[in-house]
Amino acid sequence: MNLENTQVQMRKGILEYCILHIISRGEVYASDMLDELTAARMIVVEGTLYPLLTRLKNAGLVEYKWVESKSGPPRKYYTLTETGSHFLSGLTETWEELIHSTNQITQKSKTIV
Amino acid sequence: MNLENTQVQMRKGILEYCILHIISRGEVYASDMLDELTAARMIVVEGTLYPLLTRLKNAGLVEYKWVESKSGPPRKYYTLTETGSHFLSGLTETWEELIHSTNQITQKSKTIV
DNA sequence: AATAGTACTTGGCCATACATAGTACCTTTT
DNA sequence: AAAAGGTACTATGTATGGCCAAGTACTATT
Repeated sequence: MNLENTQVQMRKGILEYCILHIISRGEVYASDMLDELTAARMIVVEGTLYPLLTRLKNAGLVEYKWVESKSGPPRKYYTLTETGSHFLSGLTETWEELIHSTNQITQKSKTIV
Repeated sequence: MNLENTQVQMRKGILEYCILHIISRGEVYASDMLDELTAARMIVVEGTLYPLLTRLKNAGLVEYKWVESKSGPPRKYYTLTETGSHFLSGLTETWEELIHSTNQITQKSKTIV
């Protein structure tokens, strides 16, 4: 049980939330997402992102279309489906509740200690 | 892939952070923790909490002493170790960074949409 | 002695993040 | 045209943690 490991655990689920958010803003492909996540200092690697996108696709939350590229193989450009949009709303609520609950616990600490 | 499942995933790691916080405020046993988590609307069940406490103990982050009860079997009262205290500091930093990263991504959405 | 309640334990299941290796396609170089 | 390098996506196996469910052990009540 080390810090690094716990950091990974903390990211679980949240990553899915962030990806859906990024896709909700318009058509993007995997490298775009990686760039944006990296810019926000959320470290993610290919081996995590691609399987996640496949899961989202299979669950009907996102869909993609192939678009040819000028500098390499074609790319999958993702968009949110209707279902995905609703799912994202639910996730947003969950996330905010989780933040609130955590704050309630951790800030209670500060007032007493 | 349903909401409930993702909620579970989001809780991962965060729960550990909350538990350490609660223990950092003074001696408590499992039921105390459950009460406090429930009060903060963070739903946790025994089968999650007890194994987590065992992991924390094995990792040397917490320690406990047996205290007899007037209404049932003896209880394990937990306290944070020196190591646990440092670990909690690290986790706090990680948590705040994670919040910050997530905000950066989700709030960017709001300004554009 | 039997019952009910409290506290803790254990084994198995599932989903996700990650590491790693691999496939496929395109462009550039020679 | 063949080779080399880069980009984009795929597939497999591992580890971890939350949860369910059943079980153990102790105490107090009836």
